[in-house]
Amino acid sequence: MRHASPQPAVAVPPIRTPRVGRDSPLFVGSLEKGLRVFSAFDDAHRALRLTEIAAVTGLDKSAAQRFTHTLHELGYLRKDPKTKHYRLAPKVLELGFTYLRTDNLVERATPYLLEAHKRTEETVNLTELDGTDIVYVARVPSRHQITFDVVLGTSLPAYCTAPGRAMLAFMPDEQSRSIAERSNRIAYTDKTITDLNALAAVHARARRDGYALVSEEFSPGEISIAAPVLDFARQPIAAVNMAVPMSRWTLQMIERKLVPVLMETAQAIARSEGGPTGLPPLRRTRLPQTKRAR
Amino acid sequence: MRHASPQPAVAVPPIRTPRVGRDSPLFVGSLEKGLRVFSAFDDAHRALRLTEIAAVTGLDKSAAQRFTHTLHELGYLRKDPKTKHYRLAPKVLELGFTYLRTDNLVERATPYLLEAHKRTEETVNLTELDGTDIVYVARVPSRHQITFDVVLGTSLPAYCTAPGRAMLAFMPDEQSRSIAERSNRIAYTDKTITDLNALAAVHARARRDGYALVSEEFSPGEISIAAPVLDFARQPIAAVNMAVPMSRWTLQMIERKLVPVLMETAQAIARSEGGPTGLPPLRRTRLPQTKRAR
DNA sequence: ATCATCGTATTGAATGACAATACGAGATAT
DNA sequence: ATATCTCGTATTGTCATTCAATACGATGAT
Repeated sequence: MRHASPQPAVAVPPIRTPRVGRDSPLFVGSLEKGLRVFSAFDDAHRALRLTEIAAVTGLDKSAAQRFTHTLHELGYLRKDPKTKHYRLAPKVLELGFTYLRTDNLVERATPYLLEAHKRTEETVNLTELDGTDIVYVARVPSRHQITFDVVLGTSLPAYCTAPGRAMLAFMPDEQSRSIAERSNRIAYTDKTITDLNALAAVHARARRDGYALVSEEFSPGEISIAAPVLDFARQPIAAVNMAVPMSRWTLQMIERKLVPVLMETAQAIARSEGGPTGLPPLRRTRLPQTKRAR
Repeated sequence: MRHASPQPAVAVPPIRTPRVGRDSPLFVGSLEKGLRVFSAFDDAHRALRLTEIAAVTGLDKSAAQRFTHTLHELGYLRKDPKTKHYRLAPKVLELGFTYLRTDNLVERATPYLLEAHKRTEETVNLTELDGTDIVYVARVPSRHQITFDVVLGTSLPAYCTAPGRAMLAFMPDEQSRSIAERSNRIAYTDKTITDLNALAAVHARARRDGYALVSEEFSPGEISIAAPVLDFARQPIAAVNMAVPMSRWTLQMIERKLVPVLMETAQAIARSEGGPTGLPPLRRTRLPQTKRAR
């Protein structure tokens, strides 16, 4: 609201604004709006015209024009000169994949995930927590699945997925409860647990067992198991996960054949930890204060 | 240069600036600077402090502070409260992987890549062109390689890699020459071709053969072959690629066993094209002009 | 043929980004 | 133990940059 409505004659006492987070003078709104353009694209909206981007992002036409122009200029957007459609350019891959390359956990975990895959012939995933969601950060696909799905980078709700539950179970109650509360607890299937107390109960169970088992709470016909990767302070930093179809696996088979591998893998990854917080050896080089900008 | 030096007394005739591209009033510098922060992170710099980010990105301390604050607030950066180190957050994966999900080519090509992998037992890649670079957008890894490397999203120079050469060979001479000229033509090995005319010659050869073969021009001991995926106008839009170690393969074996599969795959992908430009069926829904912003 | 909506370009205005600065904490050197 | 340095954080006045309204021509639907 740039051109605001005229101020009322009576001086409105200035509300004590927090001046933190998004209201901080440090927050650059232009960056946020520009990044919002990326999120306008998804499976259903692969090619968007200017007006569509404006509508989806909630920006007005002018703003959408400026941000698409900028992203196009930087090579993050392609533009069909004929149809005027914007699409994401391959360059955005750089953004996502540098994460995988800079995440020590992925690096350390990969050999163990491969080992687990060899022993079980099933898909093995590594997930991390991002707010109330889990994110798949590594995956060794099974040969059973013919489709070469791109699940890496996918976010799923933590409260109703095995990896999420494994991590929530092993963190302080207040913290897991907070995440559960903030989650948009939809009943994806009729087995989905959405009640906070019921969730606390299954967390306790998972904590006792050392792993979480989630049966058909997110996708029907699928059983998913996960074990947390704990850091030196016994805080969950990730989860190892295997999801199998009920057509090929029974609960008993899973417990006998899969769970031991799962838990060994998670523990092996945890033991491979480098420093206390998993941080790499740091270069403590003093740098000259830069004066120039732009 | 925000606080510019005082204007000289004599009126300097305003230079007729282009007012296009980055100089356009439509270009939002804040967005560009914010994105520059992402590029500060790579394999060698996984955790960065504020000052380091400032130094790497060329921003001053204040700017770095504002952009890191913003990205942190948006969830794209993690911050270690102790060491004050910033790292990329899993959320950046969303950015990269939506590309893979919105790229029709990847979707269409995947089954053919899998088929090619089955027939050869070797790694099969799909790459696209991004400026003077090729970018790996899909990959079916061989079982030979134990390391589960994350090559997806990786950029390599087009001029000295098989996929790049396959694409350059099949585009108009002027265009491929322009790309070659703009490329930073380093001799990665002593076999690397960097001369423009020599490159034109190998392009002609590849055009005649229907595929490109590059032997040890980028990495020693490796032979890489690639065939272009042509669109309806016979313009290259991607390349199918297989790279094999010389320890296991000879030129003759490659030509007999790999090349036929390679070319069939590339052609099959090309034939699977949907629309003329590969664009999906579009929804031509009129949208109400949005007035609000922010 | 008429109308609607699109994308593009321009421009004056003022706000939000900017950069300098100040301060306290922590680390290092003396 | 003290001084010194660099770091990260917070604040503030200033103005350049972003902003949003608007105008125009092209395109396509009715």
